Amino acid sequence: MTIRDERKQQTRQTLLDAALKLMSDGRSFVSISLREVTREAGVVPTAFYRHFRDMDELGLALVDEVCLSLRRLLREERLKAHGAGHIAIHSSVMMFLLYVRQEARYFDFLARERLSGSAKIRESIQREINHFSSDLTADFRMFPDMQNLPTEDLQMIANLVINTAINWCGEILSLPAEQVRLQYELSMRAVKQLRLIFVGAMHWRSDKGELISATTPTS
Amino acid sequence: MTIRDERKQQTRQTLLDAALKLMSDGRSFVSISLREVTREAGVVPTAFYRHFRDMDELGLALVDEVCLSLRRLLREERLKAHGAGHIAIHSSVMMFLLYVRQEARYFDFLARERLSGSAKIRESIQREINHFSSDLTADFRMFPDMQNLPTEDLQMIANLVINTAINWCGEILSLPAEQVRLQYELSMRAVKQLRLIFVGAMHWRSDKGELISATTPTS
DNA sequence: TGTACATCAGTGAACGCGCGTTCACTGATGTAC
DNA sequence: TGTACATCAGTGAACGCGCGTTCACTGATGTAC
Repeated sequence: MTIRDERKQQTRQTLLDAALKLMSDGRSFVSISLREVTREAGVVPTAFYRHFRDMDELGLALVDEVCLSLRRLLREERLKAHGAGHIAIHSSVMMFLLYVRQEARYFDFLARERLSGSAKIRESIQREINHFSSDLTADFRMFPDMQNLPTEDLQMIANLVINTAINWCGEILSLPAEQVRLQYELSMRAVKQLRLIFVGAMHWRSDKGELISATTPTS
Repeated sequence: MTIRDERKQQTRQTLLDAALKLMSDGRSFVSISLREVTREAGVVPTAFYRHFRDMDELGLALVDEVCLSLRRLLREERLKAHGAGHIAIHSSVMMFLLYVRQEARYFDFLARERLSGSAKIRESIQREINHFSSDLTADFRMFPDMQNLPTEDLQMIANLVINTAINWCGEILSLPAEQVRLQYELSMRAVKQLRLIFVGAMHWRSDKGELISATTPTS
């Protein structure tokens, strides 16, 4: 790695950070121009092309960067859970939401571009989410209450958990930073939601009845 | 209502439809220009200003239009459920997802702009979602198994159900129209997810334990 | 009912602006001897 | 180690383009008498 290579990597990182910064007050990636990014990064517009073919390529690089750090975090948590032999729902959810707020720019980007980015970016994010989903499905095999369920059901539950977590991200990031009270309430609600899903999973049988009756209690 | 007013309303609707059409192949609202909309609608750019102050105002009008039709659908379903005294989960979910695919442009818009639109549009959509959430919370009071839960928990469950439904929308709309098999599988998974949530709700107690043990069954 | 004027939805030309991209360039860093 | 050339990250001028918005306009529809 020569000095020149190092400096090039620095500039590249500056461009990525500049794009995230421009998005941090609610703008979507597609609304940000190449010239804005270079202006924010302090280089001339044409320097952009030394690093990325176009804005789409920068977007994909952002997905990679953001997901890399997220994968690292989740792997650590998973190892912790395997070691302890259980999932501490409360602390896991709190840790996750704290991390989300700490890396708000990253999650803002993911949550926003997951549905509204270019086709390539959407696919790239969806691929990462599917990966997380597979990992979680595998983790479920640890739980005696769940390990006898068909894989299809485990996947269904993993999908529910991950989508729910993504929704927390969207909601907590839309709260103003100073509204600590609201953030706390949302966190408490998130803990309850995950607990409720696990309660459902513990009592889940594939042949569950169809109706939620309003007149005859089923419990 | 004069002839002139009628024609004006027609043009206004043409503009709204043009915007939705331009978004129907995955583009986000913010990436669509005023001139594109008028071009698609077959009027001159300056005619736009007879109907909307700017694109943001058109976006808010789209939210209103889309949510109005959705509210109508959900009200009918709610009356049906009240009449029958129960929620038929399977048919409710299938009906909902069929409607989502039928009105794909509308839901594409909502799902995409919910997180990535301008601040005003995001707030407007969130307000509608909160409204749906309140309605659902009220509906839960019908169920004997749930009516003794604190309001806070009912809200937590309603939030979970609605966010989950929103995720179905995002996922089913990202499937190609000809992939009927995948759409069916997603629908089946959706039915299971809603059932699982209700199973969790039936067994829900506010003082649920903390750990999902990997070694000691809790059921 | 017929006429004379008012309204106003839509037109068409024009503007200044930021955009993405091209090109030839500069000068610090890297490399071969 | 010192020198002479090669590389290439970043520069700066220039381009054509679509954009949002302004303005004065036209002519069909509405209204008052």
